[in-house]
Amino acid sequence: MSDAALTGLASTYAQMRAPRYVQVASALRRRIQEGRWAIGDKIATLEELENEFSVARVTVRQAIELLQDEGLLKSHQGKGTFVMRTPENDRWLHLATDWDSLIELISANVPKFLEVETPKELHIEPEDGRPAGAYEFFRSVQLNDNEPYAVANVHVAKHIHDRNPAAFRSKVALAVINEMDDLRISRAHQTLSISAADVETALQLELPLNAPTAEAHCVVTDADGIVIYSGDIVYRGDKVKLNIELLDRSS
Amino acid sequence: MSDAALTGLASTYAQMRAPRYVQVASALRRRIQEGRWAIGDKIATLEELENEFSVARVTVRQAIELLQDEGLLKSHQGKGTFVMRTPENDRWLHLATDWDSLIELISANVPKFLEVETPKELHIEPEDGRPAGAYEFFRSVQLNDNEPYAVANVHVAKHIHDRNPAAFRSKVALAVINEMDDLRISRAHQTLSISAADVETALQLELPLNAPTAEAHCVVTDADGIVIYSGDIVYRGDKVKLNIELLDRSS
DNA sequence: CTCAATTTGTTCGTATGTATG
DNA sequence: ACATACATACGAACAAATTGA
Repeated sequence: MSDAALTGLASTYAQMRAPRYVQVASALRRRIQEGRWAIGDKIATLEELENEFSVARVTVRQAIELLQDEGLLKSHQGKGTFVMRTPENDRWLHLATDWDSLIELISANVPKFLEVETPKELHIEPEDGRPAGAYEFFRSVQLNDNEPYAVANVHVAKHIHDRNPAAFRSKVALAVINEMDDLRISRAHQTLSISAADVETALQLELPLNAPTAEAHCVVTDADGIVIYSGDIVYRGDKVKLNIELLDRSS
Repeated sequence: MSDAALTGLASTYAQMRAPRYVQVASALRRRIQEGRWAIGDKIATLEELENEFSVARVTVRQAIELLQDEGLLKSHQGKGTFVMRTPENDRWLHLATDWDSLIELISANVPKFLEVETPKELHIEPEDGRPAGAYEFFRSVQLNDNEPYAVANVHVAKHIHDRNPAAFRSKVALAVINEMDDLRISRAHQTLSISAADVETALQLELPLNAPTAEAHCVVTDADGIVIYSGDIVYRGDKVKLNIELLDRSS
């Protein structure tokens, strides 16, 4: 997938028009998450909210109903609306910034391979390396606790794949490659960008359409500069966190 | 695309229910971007599309109308619908993964400082360091070509700020700190996560509500382990790219 | 205890947008 | 182009529960 292809819906923010009440709900949800309204607090009144957001009373009520269904709020006639709990925020997936932690991260996972009718095309940027003669294509969903958190579209050079076809059908491709001791990897490079879930991705990751995603494009080249692996992995944005040590003189 | 499949997209994220024709437009847009339909190509017929997505003919037409307005498609009666161009994608903002490139990245920018009525609260995690006695708070918008691409909410330790208050009101705080030669920085750490624009952010970044964003939380500590800088920077998701060199044995 | 103010709950009518056939 | 159905959104009015003076 080319640089451009990673964008997904980036240029289509204009099309993200969600219903008003969903937008209001989203704003309120964030306030709860940020602690602006703590658990037990009474939130702003319907009247205040309809003024602030310039929407009708019923629309605010629809938004609050959504959050009541999520268990975040509870309204009491004559008293007000109160915060019950905060939206849980579980960014357990710490994206890797070096090879070893990447391998560690993915080795734990058992991918669920999908049937592919229309393989994605492979695009190789000149700066990434030279293409191998042929590639095998795989698509898989990564699960954690039976919850999908990423979909991977992967190309593996055929001559690498043929060394152990069975492994590539049961394990994560990068883990298989990493275990080929005689294989010299010269470079592994990853670019990360932020996008929104399209219809297909939304279904696979059980996300709403246009939910934020992280798209990683990973390229591995061998000692001769041949691209032996090219993977596009789309992660749920709400599960991902990246730690970057900018500077550390403490040691 | 069955009704059940589309309505079953509820999740912990904001419920970004989009109209059918927007969803179809999304799918088509991505196909163009991925090169499945190249410029000049005739795309699938209305009939093929209404079958594939299980929507009415008019709905497909609405989707195509959206893309015609974007200039991506052009329909000709009796001939078909053709690709005019691909959605442009400009991820010029390469997020930094080390201190020097971070400084280089931000030094070029002239922030536009905003009046702040309600400063964000400062949260310091124990592992980040110990709090200074007092902090100054700034909020600014980062512009590029008169287009806002990030908002920063920054706390600077008061004793640092007081060494050069004027500088902190005109330049990016980290750049000012970096220029204090006698100041010993022991650690600079950044965490990056993916989120969706709330009302305030959407207005400041000229984005629709719930557009994907990258949220960077950056903490700088001095030689004594005191947090002298804590910044939350929210970037437009569509402008951001992160390059990660996982492994490089090529040198 | 009563009254008034506050706040959420409910309903009506109307208009527009979305989606189907 | 038309008829139909449902979702979204508004404004306004009124009802019901709670609170405090």
